[in-house]
This record gives sequence, C-alpha cells and structure tokens, in this order.
Amino acid sequence: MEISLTEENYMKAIFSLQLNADEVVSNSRLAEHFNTRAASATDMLQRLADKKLVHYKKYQGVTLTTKGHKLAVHIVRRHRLWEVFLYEKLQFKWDEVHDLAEQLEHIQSEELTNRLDKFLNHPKCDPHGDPIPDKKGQIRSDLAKPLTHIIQKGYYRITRVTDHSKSFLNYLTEQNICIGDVVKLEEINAYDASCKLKTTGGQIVFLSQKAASHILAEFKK
Amino acid sequence: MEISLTEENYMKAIFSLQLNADEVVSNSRLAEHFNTRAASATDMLQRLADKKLVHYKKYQGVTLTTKGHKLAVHIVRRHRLWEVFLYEKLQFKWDEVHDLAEQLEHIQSEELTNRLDKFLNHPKCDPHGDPIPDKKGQIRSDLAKPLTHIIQKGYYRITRVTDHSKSFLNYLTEQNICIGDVVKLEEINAYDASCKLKTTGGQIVFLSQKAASHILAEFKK
DNA sequence: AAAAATAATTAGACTAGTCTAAATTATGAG
DNA sequence: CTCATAATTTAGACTAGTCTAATTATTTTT
Ligand SMILES: [Mn+2]
Ligand SMILES: [Mn+2]
Ligand SMILES: [Mn+2]
Ligand SMILES: [Mn+2]
Repeated sequence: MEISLTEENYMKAIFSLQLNADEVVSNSRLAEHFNTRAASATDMLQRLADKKLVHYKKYQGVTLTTKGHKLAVHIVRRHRLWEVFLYEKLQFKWDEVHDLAEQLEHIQSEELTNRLDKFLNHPKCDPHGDPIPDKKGQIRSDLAKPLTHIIQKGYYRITRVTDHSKSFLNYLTEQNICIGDVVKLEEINAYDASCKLKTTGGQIVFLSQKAASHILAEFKK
Repeated sequence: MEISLTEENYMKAIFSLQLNADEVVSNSRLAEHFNTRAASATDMLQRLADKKLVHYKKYQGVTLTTKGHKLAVHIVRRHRLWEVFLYEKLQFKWDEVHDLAEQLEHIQSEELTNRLDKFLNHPKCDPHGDPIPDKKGQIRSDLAKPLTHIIQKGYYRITRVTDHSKSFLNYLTEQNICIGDVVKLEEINAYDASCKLKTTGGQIVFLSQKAASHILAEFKK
C-alpha cells in the first residue's frame, strides 16, 4: 500500500506525541504540531483510519494500530540514522541535523536504511541521544531521567535531550554541555526545580526548571 | 521561488534529453519519458515557462533558459553525487544506484550537497562515468567516444556508459567490463558496427552495435 | 441538568498534477 | 498547394491535501 509523505509525517507525529504507547492523541495536538487547521487533521486521520494505520472514533482522537506503530517506528529509525550520518560523516552540528533528516527520512528503501545502519556501525543513539530502533523495530529502553526528577546530588552522565529546537541546543553548546558528558550535580533547588552543575570542563552552570527538564541523565556508578 | 519535485524532474529530463545545449525538446519526448499523457506535459511546460525556466512557444517544444539550465545542472550534480555515495560508501551495485538517487536528488540543501561532495573527495564522475558538475555548475568536457565511432584498433580506457538500464549494466558486469578498465580493441566490423575486445581479465568479448554504442572509451597513450 | 465554552467534523472551495476527449496546428505526401 | 495524419493544446474532470465557515458533539461551568 502506498503511504504518502504527508501520511508518513502524521504517523511519526502521532507516535512521538504519545508519551506511552496507546495514549490517545487529539486532533488539535496534531493540527498544532503541523501548523495546520483542525479540518485538515480530521481529513488526514480519517484517511489513516481507512488504511488501518490508526484507531479512530469521531471526536475521540487516535491511537496507532499494530501496523501503524510498526510503520511509525520505521520512519523514526530512518530519521535518526540520517541524523547520525549528517552529524558523524558530514560534520553538521546537532542543531542542524533535524531539518535535513525530516526530508531524508522519506526516502523509501528498506535496503538503503539497513546499509546506512551498517555503514554507521549500528549506532545506538542519534546526536540528541534518542535511541535508534533496530531493523525489527525494537527500541532499547532508556533508564535516564530528566534532571528535574533527580533528588540526589552526585555524578551523572548526560544521555539525551528532549527539546530539539535550535535555540535550546545552541544554549547547551554555549554552556558546554554535550551528550555523553559526566557532570557533577551540585545543587538541587526544591523551590523552583532549578539546579547547579559542574561540567566536564569544570564550569559551573545554573539551569532553570525549563532547561533541566529537557536534559536526561543517568547515575554514574 | 518554490520548485516542486515534479518540476525538478521535468527540468532534469529536458536537460538530459537534449544532446547539445539549446536543442529543442518536444512535448511528446517528455510525455514518453515520464510515461504520462501529452496533455500533462503541455501543462507542466506552460508552468515552467511561467517560472522562466524554459523557453516555450506553442507547438514548438522547449529549450532551457539560463536560469533553467543552472537549475537542471544543479539537480544533475545532486543526483550523481548521491550515486557516488551509494556506490562507494554503501556498496550498492552500479545498476542499483540510479533509482535511489532519483529520490535523493530532491533533498533541498545547498549545504548538504557541498558537504557530500567534500565527504566523497570531490569525485569527478559517478559510477556510470557521467561527469559531476562542480559547485558552480561547470561540467568537465569529455573526450571519450562511443566504441562504434572508433576506427583504430588498440588499447582504450572505458570511461562511461550512456545506457543506465539494469539489463545493460548487468550485461556489462557479466562480460567483466567496468568503468576505468583498459581493453584491447581487436576487431572492428564495418559491416554491422560490431566489435571484439579483450578485457582486463583477458576474456574475449563480442559486442553488438547496440551495446558498443553505449560504451564510451578514450585512447590509451 | 441546562447553558456556555471548547473541540471536532462536515460542507464546499481551491491548487497541483494528472487524465480523457475534443479541438487546433503543423507536417509531409501526393 | 491541399488534404490526411500526427503532434499539440484546450476543456473539463478527478484526487490529495489544504483552507474557511458552518454545524455538531463533548466538556466544563454554573
Ligand atoms: Mn530529529
Ligand atoms: Mn534526533
Ligand atoms: Mn542515475
Ligand atoms: Mn549515473
């Protein structure tokens, strides 16, 4: 069955807007995500339902079918592999890769995806620390928590960011915070959920709740 | 100005259907090339004329404007660079790269094209021996002639093929004929323009007029 | 439980790109 | 040069994807 570029984008959006699988995604969230009108989203959801990619009941929002979930994960895999390619091989910055990967993810070829994966040495994560689904669609589970959820001071490895906007990524770069870095969490302010940490380079950085909430880290044994 | 994927395909087709620049390309050749109806081609040509990409007079066919020529060459550059990437880095065979490059050539990013070029070490030719235009759109001129135009026996380097069909490329692979090989042209039959040559590996291969006409070679000093 | 506010759907229109069928222009054989 | 044929263009219709405006359903408030 033919899946159009637009349909692929919707599938990926539904997948990434739901925090846990089978969370219902509303029409309005999709419309907002695509900067389009609710009527257009309705139209598309009905189309996707016809293709058995989503469960759709009028006024109730959508969830992915098994088939739809498989497709969405597959597109995410392509997206993240291309991001690794752009970052590792073409030396793009981590704030530049997303927009290009948005285009590249629609190149239709199973074989290409798998060869790219091999060429890149089967990377586990993309430049933002997002896990790359394997050939079968399996996604490695992730133990990292947002800095805002950490209650114990100490050493943590930064493994992932959940805001991919240029402004956020540039801010982190300026603060010398990179994926993979081990930082020392020195202060946790219960009052406003902000924190203070020492970077790999030794600088002291203060992070607001907003920034900290988008940085995932795991305890360094 | 926005150029759609379809418009890009038409521009590239016009460019590659004309043997010498400013050769007029007819409506029917384009319709045939895209396996579409003449009415659709007319529609598109009028659209391209509106965008000042082609010179179009009713019933007279089209040629590229300066602006259109620039655009077409640019798309050809992207196509051929991606072919090199697929061939060199992902180990696709020379008969597999074209279809994928047809998709990849539409990724819109000047920066990506130039970085890919650099990553591949500024290749001169794609896997079929077709020259890759440089950043400015300059195309290296090509001294090679079809085997059917060669009158002198001797040693020749195979530099390019002009039929990109899987069946032709597979045929050459079976006969052990590759781009870059130096072959010994041992017989030239004036009667049917067929020829006989000895490959790098020492095999004797007979080539029909049809096959020989799509193999370009240059004299080996 | 009804009214008000919000969210979602439908109806109808528009563009890009395609098609078929009909009309028009060019060509080339006699 | 004229008429038949081939090539091209136009007219009108269809699909995907979008929009606005109007309608309907759900949720929240009172
Ligand atoms: Mn991304
Ligand atoms: Mn990413
Ligand atoms: Mn090609
Ligand atoms: Mn080629």
